[in-house]
Amino acid sequence: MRPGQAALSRSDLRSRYDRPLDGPFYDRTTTVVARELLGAWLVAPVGRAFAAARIVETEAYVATDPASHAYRGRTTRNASMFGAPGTLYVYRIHQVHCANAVTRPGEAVLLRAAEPLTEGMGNASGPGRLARAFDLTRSDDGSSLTEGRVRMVPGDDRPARVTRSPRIGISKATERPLRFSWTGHPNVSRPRPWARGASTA
DNA sequence: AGCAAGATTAGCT
DNA sequence: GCTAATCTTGCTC
Repeated sequence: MRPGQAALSRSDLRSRYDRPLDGPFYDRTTTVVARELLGAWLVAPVGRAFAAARIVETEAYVATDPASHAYRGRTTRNASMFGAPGTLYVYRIHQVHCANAVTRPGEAVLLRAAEPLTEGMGNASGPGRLARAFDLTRSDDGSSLTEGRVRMVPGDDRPARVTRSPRIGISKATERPLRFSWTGHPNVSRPRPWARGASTA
């Protein structure tokens, strides 16, 4: 589904919503999941319709990663990062929320940007904007991406190229190339990494 | 109980 | 580019 194609029907979206990516999809190496999520769709019911957006940018947060919220073990805030694969971890930072897909215990993939596929959805380029577009708050923390309100479903296409670059907005482990972007996609958040200094593989 | 820090963003120079 | 907004969590006293 690219801009310019026919609009997604409600029945099509419902069908996809009923066939989300399953637990085993998330029970893999976190960097693999981060890359594989590019092109997947986030879908949620909105009134009688559905909202959907295509994931175009992610970041991996792994074990022994000083930048990870789980680095110092389990706390009240990060408890859902230790939940089952496919658990949604939502936290608040400053005035906004950010959403992650939990992979293996203590590891997760931050959903950084998505391309809106349905009418009326707000800008989703940036983790705070993405979470806001789906009205994700702390009340969604710990829910499941396979059976909760907001679900991740297989997409229709994959990026031709993926750009791997350092993560954004962190102060520790800033050199690790754990940010994954759909190369050239206009909805990837700034700074756009493919211009320079990143490997496109 | 108090305080520093933060996986962001909007808005202004 | 740079700063402020704004508030929750986790750690220390």
